[in-house]
Amino acid sequence: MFALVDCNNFYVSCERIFHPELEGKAVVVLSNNDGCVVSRSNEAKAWIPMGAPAFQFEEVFREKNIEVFSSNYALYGNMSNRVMNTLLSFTPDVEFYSIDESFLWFPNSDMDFQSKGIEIREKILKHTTIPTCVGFAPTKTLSKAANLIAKKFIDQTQGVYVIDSEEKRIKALRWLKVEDVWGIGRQISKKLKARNILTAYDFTQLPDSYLRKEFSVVLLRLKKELCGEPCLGFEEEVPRKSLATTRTFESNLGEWDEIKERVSTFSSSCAEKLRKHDLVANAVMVFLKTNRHRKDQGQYSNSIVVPLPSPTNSDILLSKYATNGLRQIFKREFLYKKAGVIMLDLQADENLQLNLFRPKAYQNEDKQRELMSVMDRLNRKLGQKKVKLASQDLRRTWKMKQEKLSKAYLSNWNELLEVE
DNA sequence: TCTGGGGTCCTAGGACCC
DNA sequence: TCTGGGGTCCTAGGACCC
Repeated sequence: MFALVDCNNFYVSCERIFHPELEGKAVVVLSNNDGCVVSRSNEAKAWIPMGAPAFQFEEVFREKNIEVFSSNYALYGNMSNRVMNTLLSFTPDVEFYSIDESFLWFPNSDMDFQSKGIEIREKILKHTTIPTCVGFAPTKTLSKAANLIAKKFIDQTQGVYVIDSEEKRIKALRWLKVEDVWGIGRQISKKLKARNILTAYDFTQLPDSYLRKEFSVVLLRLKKELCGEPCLGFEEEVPRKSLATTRTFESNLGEWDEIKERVSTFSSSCAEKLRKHDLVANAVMVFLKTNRHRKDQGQYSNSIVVPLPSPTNSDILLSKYATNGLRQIFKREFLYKKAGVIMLDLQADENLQLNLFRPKAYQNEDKQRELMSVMDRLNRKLGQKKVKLASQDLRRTWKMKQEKLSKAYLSNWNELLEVE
């Protein structure tokens, strides 16, 4: 059996840890730049839709007395680790699926899963105060559905639901709307609903050949998963394939110098992440876009992949190749709202294959390595990215909008909780 | 005026090979 | 007038997830 353990309203729950007075009150957490609502307490769900642009709902926040926070990823990441560590005390087979949910794998199928689920919930609550829900089922997709049921009917289920019989499986599928199936998003549910496929059960009645022809092998697999035939296995930790730094700008940017500076900074940030994970990249992708919400302005969006002559994680080289790429897609006549740099084709630094014919930019590669490691040490010690490339904004005029940021209670000595 | 960021997987089509 | 068959690899774009 798989168990899916999912934290309830995770970011909001994290904020409540250090603001217990917000228990039972409406709370929301915003995305980067304080742009959209990305987490809502149950009380806030009545007033605020998921993904709501914050600026459109300021009045509602005020009128309904809704507490608003900027995203505090240092806090959420730390709490996520604590939750995941608690899960490891139940089984070593834990797959960390996202910041707030994990799959657990139990090979023994004649356990009392209901009690096990309650035990898991209670232990996480005791260790972290984070409320969770647990869904058990023989496939991952069904465990997702079970989790949804546990959450929707939390009073009856005590936050745990087990699909362990044909009867319960059918009952769950008849209840589950097709758009709420894990793996069916907006486009596909629209197409399905147009054909009068409304529930997960309806979906499982479609013939294999039809799914294969009209959709893809992905949906065929999904059907099998919902029918109880596992197609998705327990995943050991897989090496990651890409890594990115992308941002929406606070205002529209048109100047080459400004955008070049952003791209250089994004490259630098990617390079740092690569070194942190002992990885090197074989290619970098750069993209930029205009503001798609401004219909009155000209629209343009483009990206380019720049292959690297030899894999690297040096700020200097990555910034150089990324800005070279940018130069090829930048057009003067537009105003830009977003740009990003993506590291592609990653590999472990220790497996590095050197290039016999290294280009000029790589000639002092060894020195660059030393330089980067000194830079990382200094920045770790001094904080706040004190040492940067000259191509970056040295006066640090760029700052994310984070007007409602809570403290880094768990990762900064200067921001520890004070108790009177 | 203000609208997030970071991932994965699959497919179709083009370029290439013999 | 008639112009093959069978492959691989790469990429862009689109779908999905949290």
